[in-house]
Amino acid sequence: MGITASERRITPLGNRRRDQILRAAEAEFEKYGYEGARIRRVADIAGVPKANVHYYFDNKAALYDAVLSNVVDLWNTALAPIDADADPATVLETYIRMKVELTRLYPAATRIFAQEMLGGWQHISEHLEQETREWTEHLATEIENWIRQNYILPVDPYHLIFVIWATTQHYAESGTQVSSIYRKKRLTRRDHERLADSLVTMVFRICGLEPTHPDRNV
Amino acid sequence: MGITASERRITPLGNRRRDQILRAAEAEFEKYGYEGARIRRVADIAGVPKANVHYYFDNKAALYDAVLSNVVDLWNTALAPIDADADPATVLETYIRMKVELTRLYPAATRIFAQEMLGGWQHISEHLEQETREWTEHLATEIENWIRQNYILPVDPYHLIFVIWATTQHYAESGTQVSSIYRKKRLTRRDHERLADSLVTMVFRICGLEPTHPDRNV
DNA sequence: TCAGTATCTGACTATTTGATCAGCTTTTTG
DNA sequence: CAAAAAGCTGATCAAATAGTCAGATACTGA
Repeated sequence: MGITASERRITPLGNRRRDQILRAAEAEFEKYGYEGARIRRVADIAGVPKANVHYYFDNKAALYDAVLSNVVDLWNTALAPIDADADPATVLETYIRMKVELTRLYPAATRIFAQEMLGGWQHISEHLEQETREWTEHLATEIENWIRQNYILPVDPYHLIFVIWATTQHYAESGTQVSSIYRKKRLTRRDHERLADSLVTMVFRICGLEPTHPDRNV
Repeated sequence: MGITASERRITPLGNRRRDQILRAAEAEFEKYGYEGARIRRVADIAGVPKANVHYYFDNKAALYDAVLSNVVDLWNTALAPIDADADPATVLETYIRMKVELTRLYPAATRIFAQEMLGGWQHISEHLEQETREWTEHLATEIENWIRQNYILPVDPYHLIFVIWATTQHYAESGTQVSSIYRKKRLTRRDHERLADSLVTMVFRICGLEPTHPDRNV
């Protein structure tokens, strides 16, 4: 022996198969969660023998880590570059629309992330949880400053963030539930636009901000 | 054979043990979800042999059904009796405070319910899902009437309900996450009061309603 | 071309899990 | 108080699962 499976990502040829398995694993973990996920099914979805999965990933935990790492990267690149010096309305609207867009483009990733959060970060590594917390604290500080400067009405920053987070998350998580209420098979791009509009309007009202587009409906 | 385990609930003596096992199962399902739950652990927590669990519940699914049924009963009795003819402010405030109180008193039940919703109602029986949907539709209709009568600002009823639901749920679900942000071990009764206050204020602002207690802060 | 290396796989193992069942003990009943 | 019913349990089973491994196959560079 000597080389571990987790190091095999660096080889050029192995990357295709590795990604193939990783995508299959993402679908599997989304559908069944960590405990419910089956290596066998991951292999079947990817169209490879089961042993091939273990060739690239030492064990189930390593496979899950790899998937989660992808998700967190996605989050970081999408939500990080919001300009801190912009006005509250712009920052909040950008944040909300970005978040909704992420749930639309990567529902699987979002749901895995949500499942992990729901489970109390039982399987995530320490530094990934740390990263998540840092985003939240950063935005909360920003909101507190706005309140101090009377830019927005007083509101508990964490509760406001939770409104945004929980509501968008709720959509991503409970696709079935939502569509069963709306009597639809799938949420369309339009549904997500409406969700984003609606959320922006609600958050603006909470903060006492004027709508940037006065003609927008809820 | 002849008698199935699910019918054994009617006997007087068996009820104590059955409840004992049921409570253990609730804790187990809360912690690990359906797939991750282990009959063995349920038996251990309840302090009974594993075979005793199967004496009262035919299989894992039946045990889960029994737990979920309890939860839904809880929801029904707590949220159903809200007076339909009251004014918007009263109805909304009562609904929110009731919901928050439920997550405080029965965090395990709430989390199981949330997990099931998150999983797209994969294990819940048809009629329980139906019941859940009916609550939502009822409240949504009410909200639409208020908007038509200009009692509240226009807002998508389902999005408003989701704000309430998702935010309270979010607290119940991610106890670990919340406390890691607040740097606390557990959420106190006071935290939940603050959450309820905050939510009521936010929802009122969204709806353009005046606070019932003007001195309340967020 | 060919040796060396990376990639891949079928067959196998050890362990765990949900579930069964025969028989024991306790409670109820006529 | 005895027979019947309900309650209980240790032993055991069949199925499933994560993970291993020896060896086959494909690729690469000298």
